[in-house]
Amino acid sequence: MSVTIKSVAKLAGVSIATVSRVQNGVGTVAPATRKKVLSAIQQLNYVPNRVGQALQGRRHAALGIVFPDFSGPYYSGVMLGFENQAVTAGYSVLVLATHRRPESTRLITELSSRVDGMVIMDRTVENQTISAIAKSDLPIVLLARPSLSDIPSIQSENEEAARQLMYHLITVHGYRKFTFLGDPQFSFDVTERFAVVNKVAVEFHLPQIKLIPCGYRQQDGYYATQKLCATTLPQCLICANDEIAFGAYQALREQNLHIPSDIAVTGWDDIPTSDLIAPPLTSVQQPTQKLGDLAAVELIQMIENSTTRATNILLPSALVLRHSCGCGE
Amino acid sequence: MSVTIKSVAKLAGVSIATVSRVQNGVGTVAPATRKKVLSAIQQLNYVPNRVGQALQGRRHAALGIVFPDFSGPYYSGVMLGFENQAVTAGYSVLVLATHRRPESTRLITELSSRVDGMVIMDRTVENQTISAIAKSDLPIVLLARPSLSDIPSIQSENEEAARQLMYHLITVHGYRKFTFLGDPQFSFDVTERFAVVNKVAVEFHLPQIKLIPCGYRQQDGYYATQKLCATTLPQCLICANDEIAFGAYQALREQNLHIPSDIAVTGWDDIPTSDLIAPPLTSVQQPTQKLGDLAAVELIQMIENSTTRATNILLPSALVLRHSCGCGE
DNA sequence: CATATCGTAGTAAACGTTTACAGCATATCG
DNA sequence: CGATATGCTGTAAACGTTTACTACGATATG
Repeated sequence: MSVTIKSVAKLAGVSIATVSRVQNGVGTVAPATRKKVLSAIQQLNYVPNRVGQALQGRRHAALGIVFPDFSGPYYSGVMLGFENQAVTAGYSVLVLATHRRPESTRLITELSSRVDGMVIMDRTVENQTISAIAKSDLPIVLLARPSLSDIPSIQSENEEAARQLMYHLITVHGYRKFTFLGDPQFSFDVTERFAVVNKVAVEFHLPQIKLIPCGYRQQDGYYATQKLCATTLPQCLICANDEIAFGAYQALREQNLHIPSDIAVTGWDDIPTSDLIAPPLTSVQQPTQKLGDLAAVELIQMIENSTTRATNILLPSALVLRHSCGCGE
Repeated sequence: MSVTIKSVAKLAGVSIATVSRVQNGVGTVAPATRKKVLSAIQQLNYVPNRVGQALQGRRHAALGIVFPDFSGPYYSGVMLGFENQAVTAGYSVLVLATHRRPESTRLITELSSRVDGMVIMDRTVENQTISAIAKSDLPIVLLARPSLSDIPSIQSENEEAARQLMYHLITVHGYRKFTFLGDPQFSFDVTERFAVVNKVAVEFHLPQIKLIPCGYRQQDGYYATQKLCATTLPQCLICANDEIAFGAYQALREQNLHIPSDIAVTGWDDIPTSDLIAPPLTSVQQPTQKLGDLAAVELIQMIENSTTRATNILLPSALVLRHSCGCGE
């Protein structure tokens, strides 16, 4: 069987309380006893059972992170940053992807009973559920999701970047007919981006921007673009993320359409391969890893100092001009 | 405070045992009582505390997965498949990336006390540690790692694929001078690939294959290729994964070297963007998502049927010929 | 009518920890 | 030397569950 505090106590010839004291370095224990216990711990390779500790009310030493999904470089970037910070600070990581599952609420509630705090990303669950969990005093950080009452949030900047992108496309390249690929319902970020894109179009008296709702993976962009090709093409395709843009590349290439001379394409996220594809993709750089990183730091801060700083952090994005928008060719 | 089985019992006017019985649908409880309890559960929004359940020895309802690292499409593919299967079967997912940390052993041992089973990937931890955990009767599945005593393993096929790749490069394109980019020490898969590549070189009496050890991210491939460019170039660059190959593309482009006429390049993994970059990358397709998927299924099988099938699954890989090796241009 | 059986529900122990409290030596001090 | 303080360690309760066991009343059976 597994080695518990009892086995150690037995081997060392002391009570379990003494073992616990040695293990945690609290209380007073005679040097000779300490030595005996330490040797027993070493000998048996004892590691305290986290479940026991957690139940006792101390801490789970675990952080949760809730994703809407888990494909693509954006999420794995966030994950990477989060996991790294968490483990460095001594926490395990529990991950949950909701995939729009109907039982998401239950899953998240359950998750909340096995962590010391959690990060909730984007459109994974309703405000109501979040409030309920927050009310039970579990530290929560919102990621890529607008702040809710006094729960801190971390988001990347969208408005300014979307505005810059549109100004560039309109004033530098003179495009007037746009199509937007992506589903504003899918994420708060995309909602914001689409809203700003529309607003700028109105400012410039452009024709209404056509929206083709599609998922956020390469193949979704591929199919959506195929569909688009059956109609009259816009001058520029604004994709909600780089992967959709990649799918668009595929579909356009099959139609022998040249980017950007036949149609311009832009992405969002600036994932690592975006400057390697042909032509290099104009995109908006987001600090994905930094997002996860900061979320973890903020959460740990809340847990360990039990301070709610109610911060709303907005991480800057940066427009990255390459060739797919019509630049530099 | 949080709602426990006690609160429910109190509200329903019964003992906690009865609540537990209703909740789990075991034992006999009168219809009228059941109704009272169910109503109380609903009213309070009671969800059993997993920690309590776990401590009681029932189950954690959680699966662990240990990665060496967590960047790139390969790992997130595995993760995606694993998480999906796990959650569908009612398990939470705990993830740990070891990053060659020295405390990895402790972290994994600790992880093992909070899950019902775990998947251990590649070079994350020593055999000794794995054996120790397996001895405590925790179900384990090895992934991208050779089988160990009677612990089941899931790997993707390397030998046959590597042989096919080499035969193609030698007999079709006539290359004789190769350089291998990647670190065989880093992963079992890469070790195998490099070994076979060497073996084939010997069979064909080719000059010894030069190895440039490098990490597995795009930037690692970039720097390694820069270094390579300072020496005499081989005819073909075999990269341990696609991301390294992407980095090589970058570096070669900066030197104004054309792929494949100046130098051929091959990758491994066939990540989604590999047929989008210019020129499309010749690679070896691996069923990443399927790997994670199967690992979860196998693990859950072991947990729920407590059967050790000692299977060693080998998933087929497929050579994908595109232009970067010299084909089709 | 006495007894066995059965349905129902409560009591208490167990899981692995931590920690308040008590108790017992030993040392310190008057 | 007696009283008190101090250092050390053990006992037991608590955390939230599940479940073996027990108990009780009602019903069935002889």
